[in-house]
Amino acid sequence: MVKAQIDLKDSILKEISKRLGIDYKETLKYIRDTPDPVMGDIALEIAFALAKKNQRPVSEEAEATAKKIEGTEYIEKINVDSGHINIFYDYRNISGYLLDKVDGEYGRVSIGKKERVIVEHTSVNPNKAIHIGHAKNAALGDSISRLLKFAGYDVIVTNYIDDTGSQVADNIVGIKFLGFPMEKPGVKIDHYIGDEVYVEVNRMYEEKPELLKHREEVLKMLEKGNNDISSFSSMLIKKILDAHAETMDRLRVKYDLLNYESHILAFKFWETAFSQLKKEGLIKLEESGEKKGCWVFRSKIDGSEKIIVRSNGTVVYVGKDIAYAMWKHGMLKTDFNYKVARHYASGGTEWTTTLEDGVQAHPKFNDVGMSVNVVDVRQSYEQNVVKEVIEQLKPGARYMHYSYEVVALSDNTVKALGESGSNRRFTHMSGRKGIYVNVDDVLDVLSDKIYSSAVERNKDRKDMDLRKFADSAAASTLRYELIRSDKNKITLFDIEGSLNLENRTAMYFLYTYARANSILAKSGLDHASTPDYRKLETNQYEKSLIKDMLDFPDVIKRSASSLDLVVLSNFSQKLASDFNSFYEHVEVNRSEDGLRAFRLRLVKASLNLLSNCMQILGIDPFERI
RNA sequence: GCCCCCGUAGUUUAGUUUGGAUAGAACGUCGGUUUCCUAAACCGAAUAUCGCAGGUUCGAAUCCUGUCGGGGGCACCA
Repeated sequence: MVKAQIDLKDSILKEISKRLGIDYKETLKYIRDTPDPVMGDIALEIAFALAKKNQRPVSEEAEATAKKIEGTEYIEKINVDSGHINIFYDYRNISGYLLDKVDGEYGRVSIGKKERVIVEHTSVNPNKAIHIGHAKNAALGDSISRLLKFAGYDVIVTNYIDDTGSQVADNIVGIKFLGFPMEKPGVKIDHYIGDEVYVEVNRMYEEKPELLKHREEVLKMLEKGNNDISSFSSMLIKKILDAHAETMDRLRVKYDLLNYESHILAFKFWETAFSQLKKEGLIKLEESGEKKGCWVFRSKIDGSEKIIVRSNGTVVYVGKDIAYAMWKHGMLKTDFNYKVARHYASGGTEWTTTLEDGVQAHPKFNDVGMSVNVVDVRQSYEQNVVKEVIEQLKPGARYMHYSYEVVALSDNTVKALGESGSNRRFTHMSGRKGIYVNVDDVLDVLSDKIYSSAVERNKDRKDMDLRKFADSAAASTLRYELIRSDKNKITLFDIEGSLNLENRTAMYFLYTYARANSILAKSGLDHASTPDYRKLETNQYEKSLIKDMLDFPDVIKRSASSLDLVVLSNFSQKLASDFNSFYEHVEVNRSEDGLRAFRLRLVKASLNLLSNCMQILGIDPFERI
């Protein structure tokens, strides 16, 4: 049963556009927020354009327009101020209509129209621990998939796992030839392998280049398969992937399907794709010149050429990516087998591709209209090639490269890692050089700090599981830090700065949520009585919150249609800030009866709204903190 | 050489899609608020030639042209 979508602001603006006799979309272009709530709630900036068109003074056009929309329901009055048409909401009516409707479903819009979408993210190579750069990828991907679900898409979340082995070659050299033990007691295996073995082996290569012969030998053995080295590799990869899963569980990131690269090879995705690409004429065999003997894709956009199959007949990486993308978009005439990987304690099932027979009754994972591929900006070139091939093969398909800038380390942080630092603003991370920050370590430090403060605050409460809260809040804090800014800007990670838990952090939301909840808890739960909205006088703090509620459905629409989380995080920040101001300035439980009933409803609605925002941003709310 | 991204207070940044009123925050600095629903909160002060130069416009951080600075990408690597 689909509930009717509640979008009161949308209805008000539609009525305005009707009265003006102007197309709705056109009207929206002229709607702005006012610089100051004293001036009005929203502004209609249409008089300037009309004045030009009709050759009349701006003030006359503004007055005439204001007349037309006077008396619209939910609008109290209209002020014309030097050409700006400022509209004041009728907060009594709006409160009466809206407050009880702001629940956990409020803001869900149906722009997705149940369309199936694949969001792919994380995709960490199993040769090291998960660092904060990977966490940005996962945090963005997970929040985008939550957002798209909220906006009415049918979302499948996949994690591509490169288990083919070559990236672990250096670690195998370390363990099999250079005497490193397989594991180190008390150290998580992905940390040990990435922080010690991988870094040390690469340092040794530099000192003694002759050691590189071991690497070649390992790579050869891996390619041949069915030997000691290759089975050791599989075992090592499995252990590291399990360790990765632990870290992603801490971040509360979930997947619907794990896609293994080795299975893409085993199910011959590329071979299938190759014959289809040839048949469609999308790639051509070069008969002469430098690229003689290669199969090449020529871009229709800029005329550039990309080799897909080498002259020796082997496929380049992008080729496998194309085959895989064809599978996602339902164009590949073959499929994986699937089986259940695990059931999440918090609900939901994680599936995995498999070489076994698998189960027939699996959900449909591919054949989507849109795929969102969360991959950092450095791979734009390859991603654009894949996009162009897919969109030529299947007109209307949307292959989206969800590109983002990487996480880099501040100079202080680099020095804290024992490196010399630089004179630059930041340093890019490097697994090889050991310049990176692991997610588990950040979460440990954050959790401890949050825990000790929570213990301080709750001395009288021995019944609360504060460690559980601290772990969850630590994950929320890291996630929010990584997604709250423009994804196209480099995230500068500073170890000191990350420990700040005030203001623009996840803790701000958690604290706000707990405060709001506390009001309700202490209200004696008698906020069921209905206030008399007609007599209501709302103050500026109450108005701000109600206005946020009016704005929310549009925030979701804008955020989801542009895949822009900053729109949502800015809104959420404002909402929390508005609530905190309200909290400081307005008594709820002590106010007189009618007012109290209204304010309790306002608090309840604000709490629901905040909760909806937090869920998408990846911040689990707690009633007490 | 070609292509992409970024440039807004000391720092981190919002606003650029769709030009509109005094460029909005936060950290840091200075000052204030706890007999009151959780002070990781709230309130106030100071701090910005919106990289630079032209142009379009009644109006430009936003659009156009040029230019400078920073980062990344341009493999028969994965």
